[in-house]
Order: sequence, then structure tokens, then C-alpha cells
Amino acid sequence: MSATPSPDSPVPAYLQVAEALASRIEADEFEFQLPSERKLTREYGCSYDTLRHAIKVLRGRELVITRHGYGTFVKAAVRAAGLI
Amino acid sequence: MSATPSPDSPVPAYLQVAEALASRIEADEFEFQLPSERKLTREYGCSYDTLRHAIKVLRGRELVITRHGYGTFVKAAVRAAGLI
DNA sequence: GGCGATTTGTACGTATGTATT
DNA sequence: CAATACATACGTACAAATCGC
Repeated sequence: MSATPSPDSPVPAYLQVAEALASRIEADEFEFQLPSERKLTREYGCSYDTLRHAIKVLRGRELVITRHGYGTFVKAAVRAAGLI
Repeated sequence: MSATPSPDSPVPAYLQVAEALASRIEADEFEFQLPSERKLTREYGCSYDTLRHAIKVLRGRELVITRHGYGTFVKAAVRAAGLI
């Protein structure tokens, strides 16, 4: 898990990371809150730019919700908790 | 015109640039195609990141259309020309 | 209400890849 | 093939927001 995106793939790194995170979300690995952006960049060995781009994709798919100064959360879990 | 965004403003630089470009578009200054991203960064004295963020805002407002490897265009003009 | 720790947001500049003409 | 232009990727620094104490 958390494999560094392959630069040889025709798929952009930010999409590879997005897919990897989406799988982990579907597998309920994070339960509620995702690790911090900085921590995820270290896990995936990618740049901050790439990681944020990936999370933006996840937001577009409505898989996560991000709150400035707080964190990024699994949307389904937030909904299940009745917080939205 | 093309003033460097003020760092003292509470408005983020990318929004200041977006507003400036929107005004120029409304004033029909570009007619059809916007200057290249690199040229605009020099005009506005901002970073590539800031300028691309600004153009992304304009795309969200449907003021412009961007085509990879070709350029960024005034959407109304493209429409008027019957190209979309 | 302020303080400090944590986290996301913005801004910077550069290099390389991909698409179009 | 060459020139031009947008897209992706990189790493860093500082600002802004949130929360618990």
C-alpha cells in the first residue's frame, strides 16, 4: 500500500494517488479522517502539489470533505455520523 | 492595467488576477485569444501557480476555454464565431 | 479570550511531459 | 521536425483556520 506512483505509467501521478486513496477509502481503512496532507506526501513519496491534486479529485467525486485548518474526512462516514 | 496583485490585500493574489483578467475580457481587450500563461505571469508579476489558479477561476465562470497545447480563449468570442 | 499545536490554503519558481499547429 | 502552449510534477515557505487547553 501507499506505493509511489509510477512515472512510467501513462496515468498521471495525481490520478494514480487518487485511485490508491479511493481504494483505501472504499476499504474503510481511514474510518473517519484521512492522514494529513504532509503525511500522505511522505507515504506516497510524491510532491505536495501532486497529493493536493489527488485529493481535489476525491472531493470532485464526493468521496471526501476538506475543512481548512482541520482535516480531510471520509464523506460517507461524516454523513453516517449525522454531521452533514 | 496588469498591476501586480497586492500582498497586503485580504483578497488572494489568484483572485485579484482573476478579477483583473475578467475585467479585461469584459472590456473585449483580448478579442479572441488570451496571451500565453507565461506571458501573463510576466505581465502580472505573479507565479505560474497563481496565474493558472486565476485562469481556472475564469474557466469555472465560463469566461474562457482552455485547450491543451493551443491556448486560452474568450468563450463568448468562440461561441460568436460558431466554433462551439 | 489568548496560546500553541496541528492542518489546510496560498504563493513562489523551475523542470519536464504532452498536445497542437 | 520545430515552435508554441498548456499540463503535470517537484519542493519550500509562510499565511490562515481550527481546536483544545
